[in-house]
Amino acid sequence: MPLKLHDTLTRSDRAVTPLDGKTLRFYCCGPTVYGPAHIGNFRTFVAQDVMRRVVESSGTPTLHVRNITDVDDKTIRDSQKAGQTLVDFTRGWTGKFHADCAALNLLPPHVEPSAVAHIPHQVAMIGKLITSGHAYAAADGSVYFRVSSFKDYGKLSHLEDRELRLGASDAASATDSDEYTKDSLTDFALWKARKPEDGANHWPSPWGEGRPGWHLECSAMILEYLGEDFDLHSGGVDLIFPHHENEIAQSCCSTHGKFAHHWMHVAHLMVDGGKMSKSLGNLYTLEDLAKRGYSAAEVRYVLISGHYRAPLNFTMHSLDSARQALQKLAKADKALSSLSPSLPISKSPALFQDAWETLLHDLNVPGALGAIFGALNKLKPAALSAEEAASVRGGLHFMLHALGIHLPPVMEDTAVEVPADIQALAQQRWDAKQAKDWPAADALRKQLEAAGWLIKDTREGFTVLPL
RNA sequence: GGCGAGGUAGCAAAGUGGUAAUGCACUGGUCUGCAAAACCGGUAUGCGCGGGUUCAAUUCCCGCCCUCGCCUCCA
Repeated sequence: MPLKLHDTLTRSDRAVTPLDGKTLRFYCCGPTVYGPAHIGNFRTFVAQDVMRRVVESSGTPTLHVRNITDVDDKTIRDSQKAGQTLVDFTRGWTGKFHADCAALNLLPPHVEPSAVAHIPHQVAMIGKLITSGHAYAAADGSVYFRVSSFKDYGKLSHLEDRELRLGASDAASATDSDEYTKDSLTDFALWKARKPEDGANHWPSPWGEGRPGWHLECSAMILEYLGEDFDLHSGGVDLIFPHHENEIAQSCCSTHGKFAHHWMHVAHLMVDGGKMSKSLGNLYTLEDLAKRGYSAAEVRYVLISGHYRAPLNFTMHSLDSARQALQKLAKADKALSSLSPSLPISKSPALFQDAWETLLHDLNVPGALGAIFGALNKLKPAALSAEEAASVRGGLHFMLHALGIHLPPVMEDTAVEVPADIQALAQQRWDAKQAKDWPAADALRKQLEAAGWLIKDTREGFTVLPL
């Protein structure tokens, strides 16, 4: 059974099957590397990662392309502030991005093209668009796409001409001199003529020195790595308009293809019930959360715990909740592994068939997680044979792999260093217990708890754990 | 104003034309000297508000309220 996924263009759930019958080829709009990505950015990348994992788990290989946007207003501006060349500056942030992706257990894309490395491809596409009458060079050397030349413009975002113009007329009141060089307010830049503030960041073109517009890189790199037609295109909801609308216009007018055959858009992450913003100080990065003691695995769990098409509210409590949920899964896995130590590679969800089918229905991750816990709750590990335990565990790991969940060690198994004084108090309490001096034992237990340590008695003796 | 998404227990979040998964938190019990862990159980007479359709609606229809996003370069 193939994955059924909501398609933004048709507003319907459609089966995701490869055009070529073999490999699912898809493109994701990647990060602009001018600073660390925040967890809102990562919600989108994590959702795309789950999509890829589910497709691969269902037996279809993928070709995953995700770009790095390393030339735009912000990268140019901030590289200059940092006193670095654009390439050095973006290389640093790209490295940080990769490290964060690895921490979040994101599968690396098969191809990760950089915009700066594909400027000739973009120039070539502009040339085609000018030749076919879909684009024109303005007096200052900028090149614009003529929106009126593409009848399907607005189809993806479902925006009418009227709305497009209304929006554009508002923008025109801004003091951007570029606006006056365009034939129509709705036209957008393919090539931006060199400006003094660009510094050394300009490239040659038949229309003069300058740099490519933002939308064009994706179209050019998609053509290079996926061709005129490909299976699926994905990004955050905010990219529907204008970014994806413009990509469609550029690509469809410069090739004979239909561009993306399926559109997946991920809803935004909210924090404490509101939108994220720098001014509110709630724009968290993985590093911010690590400082508060939360792992990337816990962040990932929170990010997948809501359906990708619904806004998700992120709170610190949700991270605590994720920690406990992961522990619950880890403990269940541990119980199964004691019955069946070797982990068989499973290509089927076994006991978790319901969870798997839920996942195939528009990537319902929260529903699938619920089904996994439900199945585990019904399970009586003690009554299982080794074969049964192996099958259940294989199924569990099939699901965990599809969700990209990496189980943490069970907390009580984690070796912690116990300070000598704490250890001594614990020993005293043990001695009191052996002497059946309950008041003394209880007093010592309380003393240790006040110091942040918990005594856990076992058959053989006792262990001390941090609270 | 237009378009889109969403409003379900203390928090988070699924789902369905027939009477509310799941995780966290809380809580009762078993166990334990007491705890912890584990296991068994409880916690929304109700799914934004008001109408309507229906034998039956949280689920369909209409109206309204609220939140979030987009309306030219924000995942």
